[in-house]
Amino acid sequence: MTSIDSLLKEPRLSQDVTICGWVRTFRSNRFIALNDGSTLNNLQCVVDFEQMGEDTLRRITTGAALRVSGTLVESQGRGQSLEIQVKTLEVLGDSDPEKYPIQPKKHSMEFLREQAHLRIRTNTFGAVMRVRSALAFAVHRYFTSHGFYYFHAPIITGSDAEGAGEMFRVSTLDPRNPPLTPEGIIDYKQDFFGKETNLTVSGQLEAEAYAMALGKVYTFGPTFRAENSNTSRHLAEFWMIEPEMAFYDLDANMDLAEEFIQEVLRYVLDHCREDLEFLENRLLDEEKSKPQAERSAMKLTDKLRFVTDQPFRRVTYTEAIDILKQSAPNRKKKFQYPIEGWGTDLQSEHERYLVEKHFESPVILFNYPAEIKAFYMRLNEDGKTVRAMDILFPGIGEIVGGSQREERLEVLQQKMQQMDIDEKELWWYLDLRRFGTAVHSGFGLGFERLVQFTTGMGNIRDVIPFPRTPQNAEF
RNA sequence: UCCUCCUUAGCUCAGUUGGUUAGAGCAUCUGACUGUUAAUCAGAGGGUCGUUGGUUCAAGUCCAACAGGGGGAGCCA
Repeated sequence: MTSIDSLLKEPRLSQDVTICGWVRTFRSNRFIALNDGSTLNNLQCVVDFEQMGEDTLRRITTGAALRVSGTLVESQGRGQSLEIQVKTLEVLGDSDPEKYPIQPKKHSMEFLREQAHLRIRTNTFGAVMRVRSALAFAVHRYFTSHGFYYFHAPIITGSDAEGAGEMFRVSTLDPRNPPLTPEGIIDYKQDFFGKETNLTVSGQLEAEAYAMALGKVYTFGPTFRAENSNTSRHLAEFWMIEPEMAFYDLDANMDLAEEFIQEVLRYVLDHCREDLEFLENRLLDEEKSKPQAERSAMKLTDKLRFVTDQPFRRVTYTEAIDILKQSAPNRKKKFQYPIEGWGTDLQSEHERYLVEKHFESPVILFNYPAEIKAFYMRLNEDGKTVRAMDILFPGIGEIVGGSQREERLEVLQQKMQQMDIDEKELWWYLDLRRFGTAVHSGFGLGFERLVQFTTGMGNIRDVIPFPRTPQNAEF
């Protein structure tokens, strides 16, 4: 048995081959478009309907699984270069055309989301998931070739001090009748771990420990947020890439993030040409039905090259506020949230203006006010800002959030006190500052947001195999 | 969680100022045709108009609540 991908790449003309796959369409009682998932391309299998039994012909329906053997020849028709002249054909699995939901026609993304177990058999989702796989490989390739070690952060965590959002509780207690303390609170001492535990919202704190021993490390694993977020860019379960580097300051951190993103995008541009081309045309089709004003100026692969071929714009928070203050939409009071002054977080509309209108480029914002950022970010000499950085991308907003970490024990303790974080919970995290502390930095990159940007998919639920969102954990 | 829009055949959608028998394309079935490319041609079957309640002589159409979904916002990756 051979994959269609390898047959098309190295065609062995006039030889007998065997392939297995699923029927996309069956035309004229003669032409089977067979797809095996190895590539976007179907291979046309031509059957002689006068020789083939009527019973078999009837069973060649959209969605059926087939094993086909025959001679690989140059196609006699237009539209494809190769085809198989079928000698034997076996229906491995029937597909009742009356009931099979995926038809050879356009389906809405919403409908396919409800058929997540079958949607992979469409061109769009096949392309997206192959690109996703290639991106994941490129991530590992980049880090291993740049001296990073892959380490596995725990999925179950005992600290809820990370402050990255609502968490999912992990417990083996009977939810209907939990043991109570004399005070009437749930007694987690009797729970499996003897304390309250949750699914991780970030592997960063653990990654810091590993960076302070192995030098450069990264995690790439599932992350869980129990936020009631209903947007096209949020999931309750998503995959996050978190590198952490000893002896890196914020500038080195930003350099790394930029080079990393550019290199993984270059990898898919080089290795997923057909899938990207398909996704690009899909977007162009979609845009035809939109009003002119909403159409995107750049094609998908142009957008990717735009990111890989030029440096990201780096701007401090303070500079960004000045730009926004003087911007036309702010002066004309077009912003829903006018720029009040220094110190508040930027709204989506502000980030979008900077990225899509002002700079027309990916933007790295850094040196944010300390009050709006997490406790572990390193305080600058001005005492007001921290060495934080966010990378903003057109269309999807924040794709990276990172910082240089506070390495000074006293400063960190003071910050934790201010933000009411229990030192006892994070004793081990403080130990890292007690024993051989050093400047170090890292960031988190939302993998699905990267896949979204790369494939041009509008909704994050369409770039992860089985999306988990509020009120939805089907499959 | 808030704002807003949507829910009509298996799928995508049309359905007029409320009016009597709810339509189209694709898919399916029957037949014809056979080098097709979302094949073509002829015919057929297929509907609790999201659910519940209300207004009205009359509701797919108007109102309310609920459910599901989309888009935007917040939270963030």
